[in-house]
Amino acid sequence: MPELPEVEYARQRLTRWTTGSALTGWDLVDPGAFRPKLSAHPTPDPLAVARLQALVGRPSTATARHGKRVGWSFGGPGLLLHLGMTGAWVEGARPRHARLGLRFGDRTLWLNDPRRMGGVSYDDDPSAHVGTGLGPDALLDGSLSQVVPSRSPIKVALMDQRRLAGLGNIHAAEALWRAGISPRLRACDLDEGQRAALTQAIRAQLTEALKALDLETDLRYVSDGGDNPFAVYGRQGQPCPRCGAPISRELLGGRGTWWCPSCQP
DNA sequence: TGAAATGTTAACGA
DNA sequence: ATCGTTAACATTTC
Repeated sequence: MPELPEVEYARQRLTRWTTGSALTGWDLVDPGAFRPKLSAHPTPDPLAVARLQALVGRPSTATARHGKRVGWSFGGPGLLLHLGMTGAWVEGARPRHARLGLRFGDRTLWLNDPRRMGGVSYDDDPSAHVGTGLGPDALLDGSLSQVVPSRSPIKVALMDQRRLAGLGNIHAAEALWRAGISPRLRACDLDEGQRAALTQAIRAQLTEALKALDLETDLRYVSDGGDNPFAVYGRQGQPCPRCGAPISRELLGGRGTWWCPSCQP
């Protein structure tokens, strides 16, 4: 679910809820949520209890985000967080799919994650390591320098977190629609004008999506709240908002891909 | 019932 | 080394 905007929103909420407060307890409901490394699979970390206990009593001091990953520092050491496909951090009563609870006095933050692909790992310096192995952050940097040499379809290259960190299936498709570029075009075949248009489109897409996630609301995902808010994502057969031609769908890199064949030739 | 789902990674074959 | 595909992970929803 979460792409860069949702992760940034989660980071801001965690920061607001906890900065300056000491961790006072924890509840590892699902051991698979605490992993030795921030891998995609729920492999339990045998040291989880010791790691969590070592953070108890330490204050939450800083958070940092790079792509879809968050580093959370407790005066030096701390955690790396990933929301996977369905994760969200919520405050208050224990939610239905609680995987990990972190208590700060009378307030408990929960990782709620039905599909269990999200998780956390211990790190001795999360602020320094949050970007390890990732390409430039799509919002804070936005450089396509590692994307454009790829011979893969542009959408696949945009979603490769080692080339550019933060875009997922939705916002990659939406940014390409904004830029008028076919998701099938090989990244290395983009011309100068297309690169510039895409850079701008990514910035606009992410900025607007983030704006939709008001910190006072409890949306958690851009798509929460009913109607599909996107131009092409999930709209096979419906008219393109720009030119009226029907939206197409096909698999690209194993993922559902929607685009307008008329204005993204 | 089957398919698909906003993420990541490993394993193959070309 | 790189690219494409397929599968796997786990669960819910349409």
